[in-house]
Amino acid sequence: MDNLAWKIVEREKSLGRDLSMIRTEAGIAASGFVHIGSVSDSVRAYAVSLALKNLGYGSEMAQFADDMDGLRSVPAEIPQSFEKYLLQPVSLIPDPFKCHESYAVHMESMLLEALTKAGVETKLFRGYQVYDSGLLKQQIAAILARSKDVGLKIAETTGQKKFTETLPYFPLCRSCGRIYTTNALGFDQKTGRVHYVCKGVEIKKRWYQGCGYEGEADVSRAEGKLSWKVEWAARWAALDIRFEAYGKDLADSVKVNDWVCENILNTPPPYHVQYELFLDESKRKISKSRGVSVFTPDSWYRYATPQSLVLLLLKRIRGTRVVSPRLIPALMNELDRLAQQYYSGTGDPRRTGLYAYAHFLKPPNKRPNTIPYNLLVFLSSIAPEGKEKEFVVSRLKRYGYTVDEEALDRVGKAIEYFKSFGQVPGERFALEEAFKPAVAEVAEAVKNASVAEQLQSAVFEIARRHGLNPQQLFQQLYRILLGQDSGPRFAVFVVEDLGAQRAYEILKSAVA
RNA sequence: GGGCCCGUAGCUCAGCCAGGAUAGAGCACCGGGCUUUUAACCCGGGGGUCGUGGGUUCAAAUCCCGCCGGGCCCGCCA
Repeated sequence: MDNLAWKIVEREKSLGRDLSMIRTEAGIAASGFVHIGSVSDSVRAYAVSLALKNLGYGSEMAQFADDMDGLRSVPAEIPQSFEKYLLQPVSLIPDPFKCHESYAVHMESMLLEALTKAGVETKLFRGYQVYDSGLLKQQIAAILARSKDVGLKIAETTGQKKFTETLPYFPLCRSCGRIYTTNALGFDQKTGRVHYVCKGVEIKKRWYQGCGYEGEADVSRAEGKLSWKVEWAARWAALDIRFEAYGKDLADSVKVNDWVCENILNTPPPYHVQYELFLDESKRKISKSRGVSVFTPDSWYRYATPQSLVLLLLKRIRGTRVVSPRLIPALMNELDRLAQQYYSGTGDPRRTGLYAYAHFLKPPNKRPNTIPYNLLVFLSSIAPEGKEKEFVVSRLKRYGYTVDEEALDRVGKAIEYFKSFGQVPGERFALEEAFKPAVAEVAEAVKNASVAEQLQSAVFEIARRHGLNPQQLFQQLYRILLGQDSGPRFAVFVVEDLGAQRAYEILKSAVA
């Protein structure tokens, strides 16, 4: 992050621009459900913004909601009756869940809540309001005045010929309320109005017949929007954006927008980073419209802390990321290890820096209570159904952990994780010959064990008698019983949780 | 048809853009300490042909070209 911020600053210096406010931007699509990819954009832009501040420059992140976009398909969770709103701007469609003022605001707030939980602070711009306030009107006018050049450039870089015939602007049809069915045919510089005819459009292999209405749209009002091919450029210039990352599926659009920004609006485009997309477990691009299969930030928060998600998004920007709930335990563990290094004050600066950024540079004052996540998941797995929380907490207390608010929250998450995904898989294991005699003796000791402390001592005794390092013997035992390298205090666990008889059987079969 | 990303230690990743000395970190592993461990702690150690072949250079993980392996995006939708 710091490195990226430094590059941005160097570029701004060489461009001779004002350094007192270096604004970054992230977009939110408001047309479908929020997924991990949608937060990544904001999380990363915010981190860059913080890094800029850290270097001593003013910075803020602009969050731009694309709520003038038309609804192009009805997501699975939305009633099919919403078909009737297809191609209307999502900011003008009612909220299917009836809790927000519009479809767009509902979707936006899902993302904003997820970001707030993670600690991201944004300055929100809603597309509808931005268009309606006329904020972009100069840029729109400049682009439409040179629509010929723009259309040719789009055809050249993307092969899309459409805008050699129509203007790169979609008027909102005053008659039928749809936004992509219109063809913008002319622009009057004096009145700032676009002349259009509602002809129809083909989207996703489906033809939508226009209503035939012919009229004019005022570019200083929310009566239409720019095509994506040029809209970014207008935003960048109007909002003075200096950094914006983008997913590689939009690479061509960015090329065109950069050109427009530079050559039509006479503004150097923002510094970019292209990142790879997020894939789901089936290795396909995560899509907003595919519905329930989408792994959302909220579902992540059910199983893990927001910071673990931030860590995932910040630790590596390059390369494709397959997002899977299976990543959760590893990330929780990694965050705990980072915490250890951060608070001990001796860690590698790169690692402690990552920890700080996972908390957006506001890490907790004192080291958080990091009860190992895998332990919690394991305890959940042996907990009686319906009483998981009480059970896990009682065991934790017995093992000597402090169970505070924070720990309780984590316990809840781990229980959810176990319910959804099962035990964290351990590695396959074969008992080493050298340990067999000792393990056999432990088995006998376990058989008759009723007092935990005695058993615990017996294990140490056996280890010494066999000339083994107790630590190693314990490790073998944990591997046999749990499939993990370590575990809760051995004797307590055997006597009170697993049951002496059952433990005996498992150990016995391991040395057979 | 056009384009992009990844390949560095067992694992997760830095380093590459602006080429320099024995290539780093965490975890794991090994050894030692702590006379019984909270899935702890402390000290030390081993471990990498930097995917591969060539080129440029006094010098290449780093720059250029080819190849292999893994994966993705775009193709007139935004």
